Amino acid sequence: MLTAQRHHLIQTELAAHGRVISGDLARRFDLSEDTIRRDLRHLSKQGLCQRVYGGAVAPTPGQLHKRHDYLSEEKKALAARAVGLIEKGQTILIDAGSTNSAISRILPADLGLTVATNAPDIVTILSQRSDINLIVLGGQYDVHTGACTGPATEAAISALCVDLLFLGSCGVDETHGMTAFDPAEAAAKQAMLSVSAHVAVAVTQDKLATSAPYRICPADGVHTMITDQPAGELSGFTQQGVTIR
Amino acid sequence: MLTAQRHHLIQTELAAHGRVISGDLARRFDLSEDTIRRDLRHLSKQGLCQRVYGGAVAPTPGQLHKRHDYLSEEKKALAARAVGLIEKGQTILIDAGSTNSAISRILPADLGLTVATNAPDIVTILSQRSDINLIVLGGQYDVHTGACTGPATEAAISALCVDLLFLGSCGVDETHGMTAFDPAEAAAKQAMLSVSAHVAVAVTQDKLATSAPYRICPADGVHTMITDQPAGELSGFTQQGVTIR
DNA sequence: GCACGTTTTGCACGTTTATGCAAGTTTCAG
DNA sequence: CTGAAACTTGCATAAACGTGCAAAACGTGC
Repeated sequence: MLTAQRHHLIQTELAAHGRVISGDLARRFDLSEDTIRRDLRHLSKQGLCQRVYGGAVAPTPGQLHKRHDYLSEEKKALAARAVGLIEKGQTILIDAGSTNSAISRILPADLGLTVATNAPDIVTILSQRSDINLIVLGGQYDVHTGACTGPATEAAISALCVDLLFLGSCGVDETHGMTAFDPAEAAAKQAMLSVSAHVAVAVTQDKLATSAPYRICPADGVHTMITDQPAGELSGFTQQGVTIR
Repeated sequence: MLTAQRHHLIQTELAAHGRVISGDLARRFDLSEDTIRRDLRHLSKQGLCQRVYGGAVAPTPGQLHKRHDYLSEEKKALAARAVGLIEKGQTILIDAGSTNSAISRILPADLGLTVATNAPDIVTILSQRSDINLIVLGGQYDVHTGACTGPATEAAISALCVDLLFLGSCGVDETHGMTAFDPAEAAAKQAMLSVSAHVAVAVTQDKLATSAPYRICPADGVHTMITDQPAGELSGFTQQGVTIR
């Protein structure tokens, strides 16, 4: 069992149940609790979980907002570069995720944009904007991802015709492509891909070279990747036709 | 059961009921009351509740839900009476409107409720509640009504089977029935009516005996009306089969 | 092969936290 | 005023925690 693999499994468990317990994980992986605690410490340092006595809990979307305000200069920088892709009069689809929330906060004004999203927190952000035509994608709300998923969401997505998609990422890997922690989430993202002319994904480097259980699309399904990783280590993506920005 | 998780559940209970009882919580979590009291002490130290003899109550209005303050006392009173209609395990549809926002804030906890709404602000309120199965009804967001409307919304509504509908009101009149200011809004409300077994509407008296351009349904389309108007002046409604509460 | 540095893991130690119980105090209702 | 229930405080115990250290595994360069 590789350490990185274990980290992903813990993240999956967090996404599914909202909490993990150190003792349970130690038994499951047949390791000492000390090692599990080290894992949780590592994940919490990246904001991927919140340590509590006895284990850890998943950060709520509300706490992710706080991360935007206080911690993630990188995400703001990513968002600033990402909005450069937007052109006048486009229809844009924004997936859930803290980086995409950051993008939605700084959408340029008066471009006659139509924006669709399945993330209620992005709806809240954009509902203040009278210059944006806002389409809400409904469905079953999932408290862990902060997104709407399910058949209703997929049906609503398939009714759209989108110029530019900002995909939310869970894992990005050269060989596995884009992956998600949840099957319903993966299905919704696939529906988004199928109606979008251009696919962009903004990822912080901690999500690069990681993968989750459920496959969304191969790496060449993404047209543009915005990241803070030095370009030299991304040759595997560029060879597959992905533009790095 | 992690301690932090328990704290979160107590907060949820407080947000829903406005109060918790030490003995009940001790039984529910199978812990001593001492531990519960320590939890409440911890929460109150952070201003998340106010301890009282026997348990705790939600913090004095001013810290937790600022918008709740802007709501008039009448609307809060209406909401308190409206939630009395709710029964365990029901599927509830909540229309947009400030009175309905007030209702959503005080939905009782742990009744296994499924709640659907087309109002993003109500989604935001309920997205904190892990005890509620939340369905988001998407569509075209309208900044004036704060609701989603349009064909997509109506399609999503028609896929539901609802026990109890809290209809948002624009105008209520004995002869004209329920009316709306916007044709798309009226169509969405009609879709809601057609899938709901029981229709309730909470109205402040300033909306009584007024009407708007677009017709939703006649007065007898409403089963229960919650209002602060003296019952004597509502005989026109009761004669049409409307229960006044 | 061998020396070196890094990473991972488990263990021992002392510290902190959560919990229940006992004893004394306060609060509430009648 | 009085009894019961709720509360506070202090204490004991077990579990969880952090830290430092050492052994093992791994890659790297010679």
